[in-house]
Amino acid sequence: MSDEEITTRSKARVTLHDVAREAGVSKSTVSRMLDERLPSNDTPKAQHVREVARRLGYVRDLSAANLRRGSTGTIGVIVPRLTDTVMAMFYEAVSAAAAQQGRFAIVATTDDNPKASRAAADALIRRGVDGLILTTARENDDLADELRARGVAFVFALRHNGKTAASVGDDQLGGYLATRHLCDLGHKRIGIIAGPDYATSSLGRLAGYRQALDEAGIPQSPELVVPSTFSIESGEAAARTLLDLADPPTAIFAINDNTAIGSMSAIARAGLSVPQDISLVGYNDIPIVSRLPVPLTSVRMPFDRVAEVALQLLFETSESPKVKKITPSLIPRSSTAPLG
Amino acid sequence: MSDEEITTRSKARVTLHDVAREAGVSKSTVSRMLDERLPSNDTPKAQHVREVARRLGYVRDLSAANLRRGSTGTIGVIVPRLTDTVMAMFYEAVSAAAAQQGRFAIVATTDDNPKASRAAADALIRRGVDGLILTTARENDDLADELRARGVAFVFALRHNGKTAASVGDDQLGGYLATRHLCDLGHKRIGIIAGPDYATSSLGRLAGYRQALDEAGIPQSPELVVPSTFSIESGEAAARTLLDLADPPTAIFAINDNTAIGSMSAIARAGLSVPQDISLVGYNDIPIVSRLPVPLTSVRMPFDRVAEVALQLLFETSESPKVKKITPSLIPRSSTAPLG
DNA sequence: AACGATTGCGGGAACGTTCCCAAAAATGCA
DNA sequence: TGCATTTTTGGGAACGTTCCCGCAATCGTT
Repeated sequence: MSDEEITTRSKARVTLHDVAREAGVSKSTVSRMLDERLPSNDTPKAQHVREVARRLGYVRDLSAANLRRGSTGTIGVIVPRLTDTVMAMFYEAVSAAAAQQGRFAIVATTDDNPKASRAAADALIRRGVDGLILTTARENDDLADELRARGVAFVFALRHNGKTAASVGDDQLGGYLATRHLCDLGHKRIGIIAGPDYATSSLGRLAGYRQALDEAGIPQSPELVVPSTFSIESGEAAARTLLDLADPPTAIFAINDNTAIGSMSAIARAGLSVPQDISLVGYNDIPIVSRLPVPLTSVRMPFDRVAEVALQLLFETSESPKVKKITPSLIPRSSTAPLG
Repeated sequence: MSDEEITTRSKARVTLHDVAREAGVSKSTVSRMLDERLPSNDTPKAQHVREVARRLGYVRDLSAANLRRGSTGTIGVIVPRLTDTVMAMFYEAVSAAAAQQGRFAIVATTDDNPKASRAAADALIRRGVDGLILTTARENDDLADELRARGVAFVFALRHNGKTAASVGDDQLGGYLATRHLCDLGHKRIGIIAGPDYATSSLGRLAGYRQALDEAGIPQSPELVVPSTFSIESGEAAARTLLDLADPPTAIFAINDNTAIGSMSAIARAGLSVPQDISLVGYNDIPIVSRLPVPLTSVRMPFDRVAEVALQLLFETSESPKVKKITPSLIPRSSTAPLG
């Protein structure tokens, strides 16, 4: 009776030792049979041990295993915020890619604050991550140097700083595709809502925009390039600036979907409509934009690939720091129409 | 020279032992001086030890500490998906609340699949979480029982199953506030886009809707209640159903912001406009809805509070499982107008 | 059948921390 | 000052795992 009590109620861990005793082998053997890193072993004995472990409800104590192995199988991801759907998509992609490798991804946010970036990195390092994926690269930030000095493995993603390994989208190509699409529709005055200049993603897309205009023989007008902070509000403000020009654009390329959504507000408030009066292209193709009253033409980033490549770069031995660019594609929808 | 090499380059961990040797005390003492759980100790010796630890760049090995302490200071959160901004907001809130307590939150997603729920719980338990926060409660799901049987601490949040401790919004009140607002504006035919019936949040909001109608003396019409799956698409379909009625509603209460956004599409496609033809209320007040061309009236959930309470419930010793309800508030914007 | 090579297994020492316990030092009180 | 009491300290045993190493058993070859 009290034995039963103990057996059922006691939350005492089932350890390797218990399994070993029950299976009539040594704990070393059990450890080996249960080691997922070793080539799979299907001898009768191994099956028996696994069966006993299952029956007893054994789960490896990760703290103990990590302590001994010297690695945690955890990778840390740092993003500005998860309420930015782009970042949520990216983190989910990293999480899935990590799971594929038997690793686990954990995340910390910085709210775009470089100081919080350090705090986030610290928190993740204290958790013993095997590597860090950073989406918060800034032009003049020495976080990368600090991490290198501390001997922490890391890689940039989505944005980069030009110096260290990174997995990014091909922003120039994306910017080119978006702008080229507008050119092909006959637009000649094409505005761009650029991003903050600390983000390489923004600069790349701007370069793609310029490239497409050059190729189409359209002269560049500085007043058609308006900066933003990636946010909906700043997109709305930027669009308003464009619409208020003496010679306003007939098409706008917004640096991301948020600023495109902001632009939609500004356009609606100006009494204009998309795409009749203004064609609009976004970037990232977050789920919501295909469901808006006017579905948005957007450039899709394959975040799965970006995540995979980031992970690959992170654990690759090669010393040469590379920037790998993933190819985006344009998804045309109803927000763009021929100039009429 | 080679010494210097070793000092600078060697990635060898700085351990308690190193700090102890350098500070001229025993490792036990260092351990104690650095134990954040003990009442803070500001004796000169303690300060000296901490200074030495800082100088040497000591960081506690969490695996070792957790192994010995028998707890990881980690809490697991299970959400359907992070690309749902509501869930992202909630997770960020949990993460912040946990940080306040010196804990760390990790997350796993289920894509609303009960089987994936188990997998997610398993993954988090294997990571050694001290407790679990579940946002995926379903009416007839025995995950809760399994967890209890395994002796895992857990609590529901945002949704509940009526049986176990939960931190939720007061959905009935929220539904009441939304509907009451529409009644106050003179609307008599008020449609509701309900949620899936496995989600208590949806049922509560529906009850609030009914309560408000009763109070206003408006008879209930079954055809004005249309279900959805919380998604934008399903919201759009549900709104279309409502608009196609012989006697369509003049106002719609959408169970969440996503379905409200879907409704906006449907309304626009029907050649109608918000709020002139149809008033629309959403739920959760995700950031985007205040920035739409027509800013959406929505019910705001204080996720910070929900997260705090969930954490509190999780580690509270009291045996009586409670459901704590957090009070929401209505944020009126431009998507609702007097019937005219 | 004998021998070296390979494979499988168990004992036991790590991994870096916390925490128990006994001993030492500091404090209070007469 | 001397003794009892409290506080602080250091030694060492855990925590549960992995992995090195030596030994036995099996295999393949001549």
